[in-house]
Amino acid sequence: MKDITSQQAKVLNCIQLYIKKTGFPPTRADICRELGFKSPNSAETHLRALEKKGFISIESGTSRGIAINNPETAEEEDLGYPIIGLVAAGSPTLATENIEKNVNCPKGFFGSNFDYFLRVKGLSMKDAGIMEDDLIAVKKTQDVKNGDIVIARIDDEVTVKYFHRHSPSIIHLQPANNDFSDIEINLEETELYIEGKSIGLIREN
Amino acid sequence: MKDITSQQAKVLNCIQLYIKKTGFPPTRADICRELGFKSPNSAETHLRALEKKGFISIESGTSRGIAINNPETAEEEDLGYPIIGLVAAGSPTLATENIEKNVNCPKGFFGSNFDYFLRVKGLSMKDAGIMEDDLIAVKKTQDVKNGDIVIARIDDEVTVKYFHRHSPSIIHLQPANNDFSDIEINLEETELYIEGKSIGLIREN
DNA sequence: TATTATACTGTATATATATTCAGTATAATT
DNA sequence: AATTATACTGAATATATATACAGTATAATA
Repeated sequence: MKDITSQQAKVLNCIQLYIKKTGFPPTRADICRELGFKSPNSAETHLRALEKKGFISIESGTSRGIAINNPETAEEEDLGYPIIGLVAAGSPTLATENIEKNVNCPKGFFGSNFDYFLRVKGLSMKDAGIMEDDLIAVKKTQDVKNGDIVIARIDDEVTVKYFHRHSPSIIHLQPANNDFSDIEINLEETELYIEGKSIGLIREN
Repeated sequence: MKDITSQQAKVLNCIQLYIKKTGFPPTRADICRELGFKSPNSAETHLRALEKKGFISIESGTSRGIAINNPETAEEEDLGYPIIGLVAAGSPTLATENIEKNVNCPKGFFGSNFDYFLRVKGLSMKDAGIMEDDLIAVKKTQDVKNGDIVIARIDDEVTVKYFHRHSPSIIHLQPANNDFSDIEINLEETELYIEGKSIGLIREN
C-alpha cells in the first residue's frame, strides 16, 4: 500500500461518505459534483491511482463498481481475539499455546490495546478476583511495574502472578491466595520471561 | 413494516449477499442471474414490493441505487449496552439508575443474552471473584435458581448476592466474603424484587 | 364477482455511466 | 533532459441499466 496524496485521500473519503450516506458507491460524475471537478476524467484518473495503490477495487464495465479495500478492519474485526489456554493449577505448569477459539471483541474494548485472551487455570490469583476459567486480556509487553498482574514464563512454565522487583536481580512473583506462596526468582540463576500483563478480564457464567 | 413473502425475502437476502461480496448493490439483471429469473421485470417488481414494505430504498433513475433499510441493527448494535451504577458498599444501598456510559459489546457476547452492565461497588462478593468497579452483565429475569448470583432489590436498595431459597417464604441473600453476613428475607414481611441475574463479568484495569 | 397482490416472461428504449481520446500544466524522478 | 506521476478540462461514445409496456397465471381480499 503506497502513499496516498492529499487529493486522492479526498476522493477516497468522498467515496466512503457517499456510501455511508446513500448505501451505494458514487459514479465519476457524482465524485465531480461532490469535489467540484468539471470533468469526469478527473475522478477517473484519481480512481485509477487509488486502485493502483490498493485502496479500492474497480469492477470494469460496471456502474458504481467501486469497492473499498479494507484489509485491516476486515481481518482484525471479524477474526477477533484468540483465546489461549493456560494449563496452570496454582503452581505454574507447561503452557499449551493452542488457540481455543476466537472471541469477537471490539478493538480497544479495554481502554488500552491488547493481544489475546488467556484462559486461567487454578486459583492462585483468587483474592485478586481472578477465578478458574476466567479470560485475561493480555497485552504483550515487557514494560511492567511493581504490582502489575503479569503473565510470566519460567522455562516452559507459564503463570499469572503479581510482579514485584525487590532488587535488580531478585523478582518476586506473588500469588493472591494464602494457600500459595511467593516464587522468588534470582535472574542470575533462573531465566524469567515476561509474556505480558493483564489489562482486563472477562468471565462467562 | 409489513410482512415479507418468501420470494421477496430471497431477493432481499440476495441483495445483502451481493453487497457483502462486491461492495455495491446489484442491478436488476444481477438479481435475475443470481435467482434464476429470466426477465429483469421480475426483479423490478420484487424491488418495488420491498420498497413499498419499507425493507429497501430505491433511488429513481440511478444505477444500482438500492439501499437496505436497517433501523434495528443501526440502533442496537451501535448503541451497545448501558452501564448502570450500583452504589452499594457491602451492605445494599440505594440504586442510582443512571447510565454511566454505553459499551460497544457484540450481542450474545456472553453465551446467553443480557440487558445491561452493572458497576459493582463494595467487596461483598469478593470470594466469587467480583471486585469493586467490575462490570456485571445482567440478564433481566425472575427465573433464578439456588446458587445463582442475583441482583436483588429490597425496597429501594439494590445488592448483588448469591440466591438461596430455604423455604417457600424464606430467602437467603448470601455474600461471598466472611466480613459480611447473610441477609435473611421473609417474603411475608419484606418485599423482595429480583432484578435479574449475573451471566458474565468484565473488568478493566 | 371485481379487484388487488404476487410472481413471473419477453421486448423495447431513453438515459445513466464507464471509459477512451485529445489537450494543458506542474512537480518529482531517473 | 527525458520520463513519470499528479491534477486537471472538455468532448465523444459504446454500453450498462432502469424502467415502461404488453402479456400470462394464481391466490387472496373486498
